Amino acid sequence: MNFVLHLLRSQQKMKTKNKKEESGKAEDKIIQAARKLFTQKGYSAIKTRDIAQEAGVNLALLNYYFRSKEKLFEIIMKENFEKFMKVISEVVDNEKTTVKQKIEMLVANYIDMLSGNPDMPLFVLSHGKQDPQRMKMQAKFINSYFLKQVQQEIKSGKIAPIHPANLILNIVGLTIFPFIGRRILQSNASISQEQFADLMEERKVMIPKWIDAMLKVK
Amino acid sequence: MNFVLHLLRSQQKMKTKNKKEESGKAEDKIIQAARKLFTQKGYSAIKTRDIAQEAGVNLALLNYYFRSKEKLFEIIMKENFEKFMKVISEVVDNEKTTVKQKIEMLVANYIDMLSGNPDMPLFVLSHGKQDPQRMKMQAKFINSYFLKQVQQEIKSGKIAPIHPANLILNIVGLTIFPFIGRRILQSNASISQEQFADLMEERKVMIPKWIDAMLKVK
DNA sequence: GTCTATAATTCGATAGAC
DNA sequence: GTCTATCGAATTATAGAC
Repeated sequence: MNFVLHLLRSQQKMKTKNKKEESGKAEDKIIQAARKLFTQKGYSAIKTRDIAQEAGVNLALLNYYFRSKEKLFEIIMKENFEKFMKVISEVVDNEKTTVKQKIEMLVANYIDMLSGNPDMPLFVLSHGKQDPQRMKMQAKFINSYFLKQVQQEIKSGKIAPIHPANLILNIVGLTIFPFIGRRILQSNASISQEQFADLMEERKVMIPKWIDAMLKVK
Repeated sequence: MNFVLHLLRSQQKMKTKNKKEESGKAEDKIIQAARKLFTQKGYSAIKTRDIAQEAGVNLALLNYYFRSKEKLFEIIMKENFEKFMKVISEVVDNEKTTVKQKIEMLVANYIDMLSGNPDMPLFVLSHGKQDPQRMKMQAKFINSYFLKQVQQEIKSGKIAPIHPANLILNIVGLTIFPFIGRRILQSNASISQEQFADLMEERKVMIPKWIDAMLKVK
């Protein structure tokens, strides 16, 4: 009798597996749902039921795969922080590119990445608490070859003296602030989805030029 | 018998009242606590019990004075939005100041205001939903005398052509982004509380100069 | 692995004493 | 006006069937 039951279950499992492969496995669907919702609205505003529904799976599966809401959130938070840092680390320690080129790459890479993840900046900056993640992000800039190059250009008089923190705030602020203020900018029909995308493409070209002009100001 | 009870109650009321006057009335203490906590961590992350405890009053008093958590939150949200808009509206439609002066005032007024309310930007930008408040904020800029002046200076060739949205994003982004990224900037001991304040004072002077240089860039 | 049902806890809100 | 006590709904998490 048990053999029959087991057989039935195995068949069902196969069918289920085949069906799931069309739309991804449950574990993936949960991660995807969690990524979307947590990034959009943060930890507290999202309920585990929201995630289960968005994923199209049963509530119990969240705990089966991830033990708790908090563990699941930590995965998403880590993902987002790392995606955020990757842009910096890929650019900032390259010894073959100039200051100007690095700024161009930082701006372009961030705008490209954020165009596909527009809610990430608000998420990352809102959930900056006691995380060890951020120390890495900061260190990435502070000890970078980029800042050494900048110091050198200041000494040689090529650019005006500027506090490194102010330079970083300017580059990062000009680049990612539009995504932070995106909803306010759009929600009045004055700026549509497409217009926003066009603006960002324009800024991709202009921000490096603007920064260049700013760096001449004493 | 009822008279005695009433007398006792009145005396207790007097005592309570006197004591409360030292640290403000209950209603005020609740508002202050709600302002602090909601602005710091947003609506969902804060529980009514947190507010009651921070205010040093009983949980039931929140509903006695404000009917619900949501009503209380709306008061705080309105406060913050209006404080945010006030800076703009005080500057942007003045017909006696130049573009340059308006930018100087916007930057200085925002930095001064935010130095006392550093969590406000993240709060305002996070809770931008379906609120009618934002339409006002947007309209403030879009139909402003400031933008008319800018258009004129573009026509006269005094400044290079620029999309109004980009100009606004630049001014506002450079000014308030440091407060949004403040925790990440500070939490690594690399930038202390005082250093941050110094940086902001420096930016108060530099941002208008930077914008000025940017506006020459074609 | 996935589901149903439910336990355990938290949270917003209220009733009623004083 | 303020407090204690508690209700009812919402929410996270788990037990157990399949």
